[in-house]
Amino acid sequence: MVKSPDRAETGGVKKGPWTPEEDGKLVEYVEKHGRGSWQRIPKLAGLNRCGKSCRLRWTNYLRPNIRRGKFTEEEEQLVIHLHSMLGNKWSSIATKLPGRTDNEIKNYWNTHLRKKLIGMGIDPVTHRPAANLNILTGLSNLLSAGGLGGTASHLDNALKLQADVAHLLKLQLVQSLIQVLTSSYGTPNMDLMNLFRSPPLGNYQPSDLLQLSRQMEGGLGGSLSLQNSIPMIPNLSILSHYLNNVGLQPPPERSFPSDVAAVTASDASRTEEPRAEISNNSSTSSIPASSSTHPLVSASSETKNIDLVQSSDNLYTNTLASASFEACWDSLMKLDNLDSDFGWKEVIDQMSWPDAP
DNA sequence: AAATAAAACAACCGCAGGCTT
DNA sequence: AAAGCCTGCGGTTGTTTTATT
Repeated sequence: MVKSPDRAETGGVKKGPWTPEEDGKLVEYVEKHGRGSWQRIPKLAGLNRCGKSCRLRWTNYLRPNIRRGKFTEEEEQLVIHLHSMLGNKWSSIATKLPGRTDNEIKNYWNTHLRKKLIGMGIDPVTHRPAANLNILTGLSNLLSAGGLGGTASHLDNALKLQADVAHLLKLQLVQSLIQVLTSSYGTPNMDLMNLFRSPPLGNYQPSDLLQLSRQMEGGLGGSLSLQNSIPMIPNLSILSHYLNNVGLQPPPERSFPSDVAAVTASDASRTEEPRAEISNNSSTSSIPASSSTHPLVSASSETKNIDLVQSSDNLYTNTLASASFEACWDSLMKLDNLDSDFGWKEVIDQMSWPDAP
């Protein structure tokens, strides 16, 4: 590969913010002569800039039909949605947002959306609920240090451990439900969101939440299974480890309900196919088969199952075969019997909620 | 009001790959 | 086929603005 001569050019050329005069010169030249070669434009336009800088300035700020200003709620949702499928392919994302440049979208992501997702407990890279690894690390240290040998202090540790694990899983479960509510189908289902965040819910029992999740599945035409969409599974193996250590049975291995098994089986057969295509109203773009790291909850309904299960994440697919959403619930129920000090209301209160429109 | 920190924005840099000679 | 040119992309850095103390 041959290096660009840009570096040599930068000797003596101006850097930094563009002045209105420079903008004027560039606009005038491009409007009069067209773009042509960016390498020659600075000289021809009378600018002491490198061609690269001119191209960037034109592409991101000066060309016609640039849309500046705050992103709308719809644009935000679309960026999140597309990023969940494409990753940091800013130019590809930009093609779906007329008037927005890849640079602007990238900056907006890094300064706003990334933090927003983190605040919602969602990993902005994987678009999955972020596991609280600090807690798990602490639990692991506790286990290794204490050995759980049967003394009174070890028993105390074990009980505390159960409460921590239960609380962690509850938080993740609620976060996951919120994620489904807010990002799974392009636009948030705010009716459900409002229902979910309404004050009485804080007094609900876990079974009520499970019922809610089932209603959502039904309401969404059965195309979404929470055990597929909520990435709690890897944590379940961790849970099993801790349950064993504290003397409880890990979640039972059980077969999937028929609909889930069907989805899993059909998806498994598709693992060699190229990834799904994004359909966004008028245009369609292919996603390279090599795009590997974004199995996402926020995929469109047509592509969701493919994205979720087709992930090359072996841990995810392997554990999918041995655990389920309801199995996790079973474990939580066991823990809940012991976890009288930290109820669901506290979990709900601790959640960070996305703003309603 | 001044100093400092944090956030937001704009631009630069290096690399990869397509195109031309 | 190889070398050079050019463009586009994504990550990073620098600057400016805003908020906080």
